[in-house]
Amino acid sequence: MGNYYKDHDRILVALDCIIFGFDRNGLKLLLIKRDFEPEKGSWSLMGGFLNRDESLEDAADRILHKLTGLENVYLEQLYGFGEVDRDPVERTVSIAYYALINIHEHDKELMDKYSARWFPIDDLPDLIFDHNEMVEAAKSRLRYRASHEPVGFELLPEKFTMPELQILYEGIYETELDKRNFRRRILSMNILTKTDEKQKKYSKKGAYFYRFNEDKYEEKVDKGDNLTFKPIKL
Amino acid sequence: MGNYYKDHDRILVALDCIIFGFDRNGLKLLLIKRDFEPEKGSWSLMGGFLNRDESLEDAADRILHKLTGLENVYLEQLYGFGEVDRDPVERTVSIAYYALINIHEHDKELMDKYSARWFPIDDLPDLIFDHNEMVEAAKSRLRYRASHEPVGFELLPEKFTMPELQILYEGIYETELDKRNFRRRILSMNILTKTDEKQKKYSKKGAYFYRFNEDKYEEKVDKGDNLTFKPIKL
DNA sequence: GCAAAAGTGTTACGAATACACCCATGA
DNA sequence: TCATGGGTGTATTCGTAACACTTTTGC
Repeated sequence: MGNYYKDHDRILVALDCIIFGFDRNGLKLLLIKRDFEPEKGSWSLMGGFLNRDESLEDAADRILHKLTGLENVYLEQLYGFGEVDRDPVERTVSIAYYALINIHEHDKELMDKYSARWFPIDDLPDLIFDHNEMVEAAKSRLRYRASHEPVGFELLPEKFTMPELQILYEGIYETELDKRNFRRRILSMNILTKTDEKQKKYSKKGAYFYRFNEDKYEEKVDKGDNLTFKPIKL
Repeated sequence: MGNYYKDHDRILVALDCIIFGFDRNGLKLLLIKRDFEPEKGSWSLMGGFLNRDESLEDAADRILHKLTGLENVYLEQLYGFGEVDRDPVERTVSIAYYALINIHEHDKELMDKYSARWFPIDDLPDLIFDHNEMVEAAKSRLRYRASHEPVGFELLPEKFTMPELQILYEGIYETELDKRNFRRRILSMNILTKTDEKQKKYSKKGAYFYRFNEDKYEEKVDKGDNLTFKPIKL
């Protein structure tokens, strides 16, 4: 059966990236304005096609790099989208990846080149094809991740305050949290280091900066400690 | 940019199915013996290629049907595997799906046709390509599903006993459970109906048969009730 | 009457929740 | 001095875990 492989269709494999970022106002998504048909001018996820000589992972990295200039970013495969008519031009299977990046670190020039813009997660424009569905899947995956490991730190600057961290989790879970309970639970994980600097941008009193302690974190993971963070109701 | 699509590689898209079944001895996996090169004679997951005119989901259904004769089976996409050299013959991206089937219901003739066999989940042979990896991913996904919804019922006959259900969960979580706690937690979900028949195959006393109550289950899902079942340590 | 599996209840502990006031500072 | 956001502690509830004996019946 040497021709077992022969008689089958070769198909375009695309990759689309759901790119999460975070700033003081909450969780955001990076979208681009398509400059080619079909749907030229519509908002869309950043995407591209898989080359024969690269892995899915590498292709996703490449595409993310193309838009943000960033490397070594938290990137996780989300789901394969494969409805027959999802792309009106040609049959395409798209593997969606989602990324978490620090909103202040990416390349501004590339943003212009692709007419890219950050949108608040709860105020997104309508997207092309099945990209809305991809975004929903990514939001729910992010919630899942965040409730199983302290994943949100990829989205934050190196030093961050408790109020900032709380805003991030509130964005991820789309709910409000009680700050006393939030602090207690986060701090009880023992994976943060308090600095003695204060962030004074947003209040007169100022909020202490914390730093994610990767050593402690690895240690806990090795020990099999529970680092989950389930959402708390207000 | 009308040729945006033109200059890209078309690639073989495969689907591989991780098929879980269950009997009194625990959780099992359905594997086939490849009758074509490469790796003829090795154990493998059931797979096939995506046709241009079918969705990923439809293709996975088709391939599962081909081996088991079953339709309307619980089938969920798992992950896209896309290392460049994962298939030595030609560049192939494989989307893995996992299925839960009732071990007593499938077509025996087809089993012979494909030299298929059930293997206990904790005693699997070495598989071709990246199929071992796929199985590991499926096991962990199954654990996740089982801890979020009462998914295991797809694997059981219509009527089943508490000891059987417990064996199933023990297989999924690869751990032993305390039967008192197990019964209490399962029954407190209120989605089972006790019959007055008894299964007397495995003990003199006999164990009551239960039935999964889909109406009650739907009702609870609609109400947003918590139906999670986290593993309990012994 | 005994072996083998089915069935049952109570207590103890720890995690999650609810909740309200003081602190530091710049304007 | 006051307005604004940052920071803290306690009591209660509820879910989870630990644990051992009785019941049924075929042989």
